[in-house]
Amino acid sequence: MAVRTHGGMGMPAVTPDESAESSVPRRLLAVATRLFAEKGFDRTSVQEIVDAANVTKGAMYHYFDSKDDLLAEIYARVLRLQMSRLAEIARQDGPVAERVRRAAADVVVSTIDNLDDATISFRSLHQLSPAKQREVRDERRRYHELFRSLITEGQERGVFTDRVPADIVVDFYFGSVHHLSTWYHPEGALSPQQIGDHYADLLLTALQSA
Amino acid sequence: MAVRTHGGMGMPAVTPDESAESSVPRRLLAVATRLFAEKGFDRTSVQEIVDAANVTKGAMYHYFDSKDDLLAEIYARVLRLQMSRLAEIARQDGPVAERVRRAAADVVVSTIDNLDDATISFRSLHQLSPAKQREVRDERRRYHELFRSLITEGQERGVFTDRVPADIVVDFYFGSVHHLSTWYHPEGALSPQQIGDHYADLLLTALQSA
Amino acid sequence: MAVRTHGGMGMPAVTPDESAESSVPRRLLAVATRLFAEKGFDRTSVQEIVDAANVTKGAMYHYFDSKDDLLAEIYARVLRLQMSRLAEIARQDGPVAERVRRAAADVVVSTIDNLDDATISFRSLHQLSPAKQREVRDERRRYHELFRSLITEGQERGVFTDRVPADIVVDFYFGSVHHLSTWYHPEGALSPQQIGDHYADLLLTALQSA
Amino acid sequence: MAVRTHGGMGMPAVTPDESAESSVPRRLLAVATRLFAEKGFDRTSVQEIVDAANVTKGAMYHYFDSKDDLLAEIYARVLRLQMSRLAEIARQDGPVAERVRRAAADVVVSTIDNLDDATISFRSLHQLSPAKQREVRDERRRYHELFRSLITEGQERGVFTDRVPADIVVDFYFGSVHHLSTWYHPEGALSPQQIGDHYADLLLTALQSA
DNA sequence: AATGAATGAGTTTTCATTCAT
DNA sequence: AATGAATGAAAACTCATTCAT
Repeated sequence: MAVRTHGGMGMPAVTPDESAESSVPRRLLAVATRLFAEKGFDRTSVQEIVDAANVTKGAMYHYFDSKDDLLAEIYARVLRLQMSRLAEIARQDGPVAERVRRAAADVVVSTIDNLDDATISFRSLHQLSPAKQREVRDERRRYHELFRSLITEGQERGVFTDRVPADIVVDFYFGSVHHLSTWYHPEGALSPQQIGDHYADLLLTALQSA
Repeated sequence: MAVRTHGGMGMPAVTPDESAESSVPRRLLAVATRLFAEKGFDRTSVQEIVDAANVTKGAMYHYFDSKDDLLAEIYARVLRLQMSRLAEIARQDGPVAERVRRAAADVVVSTIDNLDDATISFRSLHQLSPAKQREVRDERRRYHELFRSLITEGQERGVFTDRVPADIVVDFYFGSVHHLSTWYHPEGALSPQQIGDHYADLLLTALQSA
Repeated sequence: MAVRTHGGMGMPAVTPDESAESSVPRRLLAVATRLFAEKGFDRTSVQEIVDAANVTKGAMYHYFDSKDDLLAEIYARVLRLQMSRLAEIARQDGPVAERVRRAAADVVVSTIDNLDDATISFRSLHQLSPAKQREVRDERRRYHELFRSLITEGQERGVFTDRVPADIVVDFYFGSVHHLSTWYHPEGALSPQQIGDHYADLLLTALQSA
Repeated sequence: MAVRTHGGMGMPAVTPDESAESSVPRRLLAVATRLFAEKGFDRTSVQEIVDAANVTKGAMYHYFDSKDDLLAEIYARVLRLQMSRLAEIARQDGPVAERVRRAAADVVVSTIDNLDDATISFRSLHQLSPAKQREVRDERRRYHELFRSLITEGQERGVFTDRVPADIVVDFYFGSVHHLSTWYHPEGALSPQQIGDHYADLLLTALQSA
């Protein structure tokens, strides 16, 4: 964990804020997220980040241990968010197919809502320290396992085919989702929700065939 | 364009060769592909590349204009290869569903066969110069269009659903394929061909539902 | 503009100071001036400069954007100095011939006083970036124009011949002055002031003939 | 001396020839002269020279010992030329003032005719090896001495003032001449001959005053 | 809580020259 | 007479991080 002196890092990810009113660490994370997504982690210098956030280097190193730490925070935030959304949907009532459809569409919408995070997270894992890479992988695995448990439940109930292993289904689907950041464009013909529905449709149809 | 003076760059990508007998540019490309995949483009220094290829820096700059150029050659090679395989399958006879299934499985197998290329190509596009990025995107678009034309053909013949736009189907599927490099492991339970068959199964089932 | 953060760059050019007590940017400029004059801009490495100034490369790049920037500062300083001296003399009272004589002798003395600057400035203009070359040329043109206006005044008052265009006179004279750096030697028989008087004599005599 | 295998290096400077028909060393010297004047010696790479001359590096190193050698040849050529022109004028008949006027105007015209040589020679001396620098300085001194002997002759005959030492006069005048390359432009209002006449006028008037 | 000067190891790239052919 | 691959030393510049204040 990076932030040393400042309590409320649990700031809502729904209001990333680069403006001057926002707190310094918040602003740094918002700015770093944008810059890492635009230019890549290694191509973004600490100087650029602090300039864009309108703080000094000293201030940045007061709140974060290192540039790596900034990246780790970004990963932590997005994983936390995705996990909580999936957990929320998984624990709802209703037929498993319905829950999978909802989860599948939701992860698309929330990925598009945080497209910079998605860009970073599928491209920059190897730039994290090995220890933090492991943490991220572990959390991601937990996430995949939760999703997979839904698939498995459907297969066991006989509403999903079991021709394809649940593992493969999960990797197949999240590959599609992660790659949204390489082609999605806000000016495109389809809304995030429509794309989410199409993706969920493709997944569900594949699983529900006789 | 990278290689300046010597002929015969059309070396078979199936035998990347880092050994001393191989020609200097060949060795450099093989070594660079491995290192870029392992550590990322920006984290790999030219010094490491030339040391691993057992040549001097001067020799490298004799054959390649820049480190970027090395990356561009890697992209060019993989795009060329994938395009020719898809074109070969697309022009075969047989029902469209069969051709799509073959293409879908084949791209999985060939991606796994060249996993380093896949790792690089989905992670390093932004490290290319803008001009070269455009070239890569253009070639990739042509590739997607060829695949999409197969989907469209199936939709027009009524063998594929048209609930989901062909564009979305293509991005959906290639997302899955590109992400193979993040999870595939040779020691895994399934062979590349089996994974390809499962992926093709998921795609075809999704498309062929009534 | 070179120096980024610290104040007071208006240090007196009459006391170039390479000693350790002097401020870092001051020392760098003093050392660079000496080395550029001795060996030429391109033959002087940044490493040599920082070694001679007893600072690290990082420190130098903290204060100056580039090696070019160092050169540009040297140019800016000498131009500023020369312009202020000429302006001072031009605005004095007395017959125009007297003012021209004073200016002509003074520029010789001040060129000799800053011989390294003179060496650099007549040899290194092309090593500046095009934008900075233009700035230097513009400032130099303003300088020449001020001098020329004195010549023109003398011609209009009838105390100087107008057989030769004032432009030519100015270029003729400043050519002589700039070349002092190629032959002047402190051990020579004549003092700077004596040389200045001879130069002014040659100029004035040429202009005052009937 | 640089050229190893090829006799007639005494090619006329009046026909610098970069065209393909010209001999290889001739072409190299012509091209190098242009490039050194345009971009400076250190900024011009051997590769650029051989590319522009349409030969290979091997060919260049066949004819010249080094890049330095190319520069030395350029110096040698221009000094030889200037010396022969001055000697020719000095040995003519007629009043000394007339000979000085002719020499003074002629050096201006011939400098303008070979402006690239002038640019190089006043800017690049320090890029020559010490040994070759000495040779150039010696030859230049001989040249100055010949010119000075004309001045002295005039002073002894009482047609020139001796208020100003002949040495100073010579340096004064050749400073003006060498600087032609910094301001002369073919599109300017005055022809080379007119400029030469003005320069000679300024010199002679300064010397002939009572 | 914050500054910003300073570090020093690292980066990519250039280039005159050599040499086997 | 000419080639062009290869060398190896040196170049300018970057940057994450530290630390005295």
